[in-house]
Amino acid sequence: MTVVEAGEVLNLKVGENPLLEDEAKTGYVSPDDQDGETASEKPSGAPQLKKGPWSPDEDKLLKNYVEAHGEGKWNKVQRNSGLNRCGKSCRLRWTNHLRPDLKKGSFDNEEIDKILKFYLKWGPKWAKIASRLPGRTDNEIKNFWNTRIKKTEKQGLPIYPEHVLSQVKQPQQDMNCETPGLSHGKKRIREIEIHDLMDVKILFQHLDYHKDLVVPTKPLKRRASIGSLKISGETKETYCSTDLNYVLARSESVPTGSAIASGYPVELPSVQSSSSTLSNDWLLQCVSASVEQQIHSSIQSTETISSQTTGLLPTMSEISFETLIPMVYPMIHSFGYSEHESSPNTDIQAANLSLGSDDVSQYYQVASFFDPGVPDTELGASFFNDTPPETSFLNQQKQVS
DNA sequence: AAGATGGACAACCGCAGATTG
DNA sequence: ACAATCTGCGGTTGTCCATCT
Repeated sequence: MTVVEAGEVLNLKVGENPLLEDEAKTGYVSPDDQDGETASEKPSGAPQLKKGPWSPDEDKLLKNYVEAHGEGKWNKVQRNSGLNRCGKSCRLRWTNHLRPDLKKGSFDNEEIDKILKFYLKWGPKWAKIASRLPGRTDNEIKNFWNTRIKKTEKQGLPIYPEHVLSQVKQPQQDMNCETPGLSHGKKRIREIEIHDLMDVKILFQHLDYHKDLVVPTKPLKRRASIGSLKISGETKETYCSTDLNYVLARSESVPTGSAIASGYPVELPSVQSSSSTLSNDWLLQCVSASVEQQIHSSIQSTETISSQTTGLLPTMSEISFETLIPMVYPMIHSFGYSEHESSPNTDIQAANLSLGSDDVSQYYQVASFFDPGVPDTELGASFFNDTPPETSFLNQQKQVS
């Protein structure tokens, strides 16, 4: 990829730095300029990084840089763009102000209700709450909340209106909900909340082995982020399969997000990004088909693989999440780059699968084998609180189908 | 009119998890 | 395996501006 410096975009000459001029104008000097930065951000002898309000010129530089290079690698922004800001500051500015999908203006009633509802359930998980309010930032919501608290306290009003309280029930004990008791500090895990998926219908495939269903499987290290993808002009929610730590499988040795191919457990690649981060590295490692093509091919590939390699016809059915908790594995979205470590053999893939379709080959060239010897992670154990899930409905579901 | 107060918003900081070399 | 670095989160503080006294 060609690196284009933002300075070039603005056609600046060496030595001309509008930011320094701007700094002189604002006169802003942070009280802790002397010791506020890490060594990596402020090497000795390097010019001091600017703090305080951003100028339009700085915004322009940052915007140009992100448009050219994508989000992420924020520390490189400072090094390559001519911006005299630390990476953290750049990320914050982009996330909270420059992102194109930001929703400006005050919160409407629906948003306020959501904030109240989610705060009731999760507490001050601002990022998590923000992820449920498209176009809103955690900082925005946090500010709103703090202001509201002050205001209601002062006026002696209840924080939560009655209609919000009546809507919120006790958190369900589903396996994918983070509950306060399971929270371990500041783990940055974007988790799928099953209740948010209740209305989502997915095309679900399971491999019908005519055997007892066994859950759970070993949780993977990888976690999911929820996001949206444009499919045929329609925005749909998608998610990473590995966040759902259960999979319909015939053996405990088959990990989450896996299928059986050629008699071996195969970990399928899965989506790990949201629309806002489609430029992240992982996606760049994907095959170069469009997202839409990948999804359609992925649907085909799951059918092909299971029927050709197991000799059993897969069962495709449209089932709601409500029914599927927690055994779903949304293969419909399984594409991307498998990053699982401890893969003893990464060369098998498409060749052994003898797939005719180029599309399928594309996807499974990046699939890797799962090593069943990988021990359960601490994360996985704490995630489930060592409590086995409710599985009786699995049999019910089986009878239905 | 001037100072005080408070709300809204922006930005920074420390910490910790994730990633990279 | 380990250290260094990057990234994201939540708490806190700073700034601006409108309103009040």
